[in-house]
Amino acid sequence: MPREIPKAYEPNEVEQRWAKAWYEEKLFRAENSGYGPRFSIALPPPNVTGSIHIGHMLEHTQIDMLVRWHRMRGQRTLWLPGMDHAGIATQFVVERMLAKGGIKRQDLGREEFERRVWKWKQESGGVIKEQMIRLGASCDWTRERFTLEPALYRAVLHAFLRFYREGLIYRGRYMVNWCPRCQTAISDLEVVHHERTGEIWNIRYPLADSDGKPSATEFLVVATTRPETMLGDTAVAVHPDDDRYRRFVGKKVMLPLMNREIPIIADAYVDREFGTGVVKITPAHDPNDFEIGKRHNLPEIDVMTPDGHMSEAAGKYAGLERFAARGRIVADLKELGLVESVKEHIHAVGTCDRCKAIVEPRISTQWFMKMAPLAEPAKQVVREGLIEVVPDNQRTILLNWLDNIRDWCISRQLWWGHRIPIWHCADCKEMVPAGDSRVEIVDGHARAASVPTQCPKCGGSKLTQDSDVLDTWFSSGLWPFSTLGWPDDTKDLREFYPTSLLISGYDILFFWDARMIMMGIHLMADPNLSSGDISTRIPFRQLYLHSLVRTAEGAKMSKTKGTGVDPLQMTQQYGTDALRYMLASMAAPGTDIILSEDRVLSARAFANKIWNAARFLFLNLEKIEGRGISLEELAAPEVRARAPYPVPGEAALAHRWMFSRLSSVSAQVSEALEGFRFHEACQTIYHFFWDDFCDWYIEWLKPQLAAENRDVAIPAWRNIFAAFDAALRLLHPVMPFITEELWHRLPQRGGASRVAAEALASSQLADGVGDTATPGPLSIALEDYPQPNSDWSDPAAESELALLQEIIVAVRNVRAEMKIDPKKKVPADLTVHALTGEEVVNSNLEPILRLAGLSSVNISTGLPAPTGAVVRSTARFDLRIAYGDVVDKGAEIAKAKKEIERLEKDVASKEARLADEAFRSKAPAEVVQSMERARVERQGELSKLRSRLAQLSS
RNA sequence: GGGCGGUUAGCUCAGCGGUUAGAGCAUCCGGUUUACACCCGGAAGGUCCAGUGUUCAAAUCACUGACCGCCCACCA
Repeated sequence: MPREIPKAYEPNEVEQRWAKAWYEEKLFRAENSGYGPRFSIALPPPNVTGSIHIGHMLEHTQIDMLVRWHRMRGQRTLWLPGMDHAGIATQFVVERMLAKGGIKRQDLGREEFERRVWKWKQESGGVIKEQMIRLGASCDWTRERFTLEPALYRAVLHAFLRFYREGLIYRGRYMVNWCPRCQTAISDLEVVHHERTGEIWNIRYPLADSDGKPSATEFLVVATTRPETMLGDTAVAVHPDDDRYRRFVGKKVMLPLMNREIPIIADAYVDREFGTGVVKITPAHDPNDFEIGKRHNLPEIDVMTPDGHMSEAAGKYAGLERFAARGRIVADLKELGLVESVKEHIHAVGTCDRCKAIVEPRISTQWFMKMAPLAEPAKQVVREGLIEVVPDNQRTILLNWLDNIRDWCISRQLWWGHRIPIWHCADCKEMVPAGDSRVEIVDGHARAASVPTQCPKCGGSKLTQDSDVLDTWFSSGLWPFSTLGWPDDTKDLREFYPTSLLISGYDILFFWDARMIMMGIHLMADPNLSSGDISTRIPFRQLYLHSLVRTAEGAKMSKTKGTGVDPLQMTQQYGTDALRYMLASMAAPGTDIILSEDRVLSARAFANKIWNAARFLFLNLEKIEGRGISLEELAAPEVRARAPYPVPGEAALAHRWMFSRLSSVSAQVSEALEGFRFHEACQTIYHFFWDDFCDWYIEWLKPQLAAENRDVAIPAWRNIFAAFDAALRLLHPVMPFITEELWHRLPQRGGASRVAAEALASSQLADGVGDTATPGPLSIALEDYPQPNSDWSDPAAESELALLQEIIVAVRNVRAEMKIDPKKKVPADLTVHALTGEEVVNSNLEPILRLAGLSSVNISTGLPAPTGAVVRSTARFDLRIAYGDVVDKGAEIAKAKKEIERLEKDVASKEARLADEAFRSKAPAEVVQSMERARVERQGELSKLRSRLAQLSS
């Protein structure tokens, strides 16, 4: 075991080494985990061509903490990783790349373009995986999946065909959201609304007389924010009960610029209060108008092209870009004197989630999925708690969305994705689905194998496959079971479905989480695969929605805006463990995270603290080894397992206290993790390690560890190693690298540890300890997580040590205030009121003197405080330290007065409460009692302080 | 237009019905105690956004308002 350890923890080398080892040894295969209850979780698949951003890191840290924790508790644990082909996002990236070379995808044709995307995927698709490995994600990489791989394509086919057969997937001509830039339909969810200040124009539509001539004097004034769509108007509408306009209904207006007569219709949709109460109706360019058009049988005139230009139907405006056309049209209307007014108008503009272009409502033929029938059982499982949603308010949001669910447009006019397995008959337009869900591999990629060759309706043989692909989220919706082998009845599916938990950001609750629930419940209702019981069909039993990482302004982190943070770079700078700790410690459920440099620095300092605690142990060990006591004797796994060891007499208290703390900290951490309170788990461990273990336990024990008396030294060493080992295990889920590294420096099964062997091999400092044989995977990640232990729990020890800590702190406080030379030891006079206090003080005199910097403690019986001393009184003890001529009497008086004031207020308020009959009768007895006790204590402190003040002032 | 979340120490955030409201960082004072200056010891710092109510008891629950942020929504 090399004892030469760097003073400051340098994470990079350590982390890379372990990340590589964990991956290469397949340490996190489910098969390497225990045989306890299973715990399974599917990774929200990142975009295959993306790279890790801080949001991923937060998500992966939280998942990894829970996965490691469950694994260490002996559960059969699977974290299944994989990537999403992210249709539109990936295609967008590749198109942008091609554009640099002046190439459009249409120039290449579908097959060649797909080939290029695959190539791009091959080249850059591994980045995320490498990064995840580097960041310590304990996934089972042997089960990695990709949404576009053959097995998952098959799952998609299977699901599609089944929904299609059941009539849940249909095709039709409806108004959809169209992105003119991506040139595809997108779903409602992919439209992001932004408030913008635009203009609203009031435009005069002249009435048409019986000859079809526009009236020069009579107009109906319509309001519009989108003048360019007026070219496609096929009516104007008023409210049927609107007296102002009743007489016009059934007449016609002359559509300006187009000189087309259009009818004036009455429809209750019109809001009489808004604008003039007259609405232009453009069925081809507005969803409401589309509905009205259907009701009144109006023609639909599409005046735009798919790429956002004006179409032939726009007459002389044909060919103009849509917003250029708007300007031209307004100008022309002004010239004709038909613009009555223009006003500023704030309205929400829909933009494409992916490319930010303004979305155009457009009529087109698309594929849809009926959602209402799927939403019902989803609501049921959420409402009944079969899927527990955390935080709870997200449950309401989810249920609300399910209540108002609308059909889902699942087809995309893209080339990168799962192609719709429907063939169209050229002769009779019949739609023929693939025969079954089998796939064949062509050119390395999967496609439907069961291709129809003859139209079952007309016998025609000219069948062409639908050119659309499916929305990426369709395959994502199958993720929890498609990745486990569905539609086959596999061992993994049986063992790990339903998964235990889904952790995702709340930003994709509707996109993904809700759809998995709906699709899972529906598709798993297969007699071969489930009992039919809905609780066995849900995709996950718990749904935890994590926070989002935001910028100081509250916006989402964004690479394009330059507000993104590269986690890999931060990792280099501070260490992965530090970054993980920082993220976890800020991850209180339900609140978003704003990164702060301070918190990373403090996390890095924490890692360093852990490192240095280990350095202390190993450096000091040499001394005891010099006396012929081996590390194996002190810290072998079987030795650690039997801790705590009794330490004779006086030295025992700190050990009893430490193990008692370990037990309660274990309980607290487990409880916190159980409730996804990562921040609480972190804080608990932090304080345990830094304050309890380092500041008190190590400091307390230093003489014991150096003792010549083997009967003291050996058990003290054994205990501290055992406690340190337990602390490492407690810390491991959040800080996997440093804990793995240090744990391997302790003796492990097989007589040695890998790090020792490896370090030996590469180190000139090797001193020849240990051998290199390591049977089986050996990692702290596969060890037991510390559990609460009733044998360790020792409230008396905790209370006694707390008393001593208070005394020591009080002395330090006095010393600091009196500005006593830190090296100078002074005598103190102490009165202890606690029951066994005196005894406790006497039997721990050495650490008290040492840690408080005292030369002696004189235990007295509460005589009046001698003059010429500084006094500190609490309910449990009075402390007096004599001063020479150094003390600032004025400051002492001021301090005493302030304290008296505070206590008086406190006592007064307590007395008032206790005098209140309502309080005494209604509050629980224990509350009243503790109030009573506190009052007495405070009262005692107060009177002591008062006499102290009198003394000082005399 | 609906819904959700936030407002607590100089900063970033915990606490969410019961003793004297906490942490990290920053600040101030003091320290080369050979594990750690990414450290050690000590201190100071808060009408818990405002108001009203519920309660024996409110930072914590309810209502109202202000400001900040997010999500959803077809009013031209």
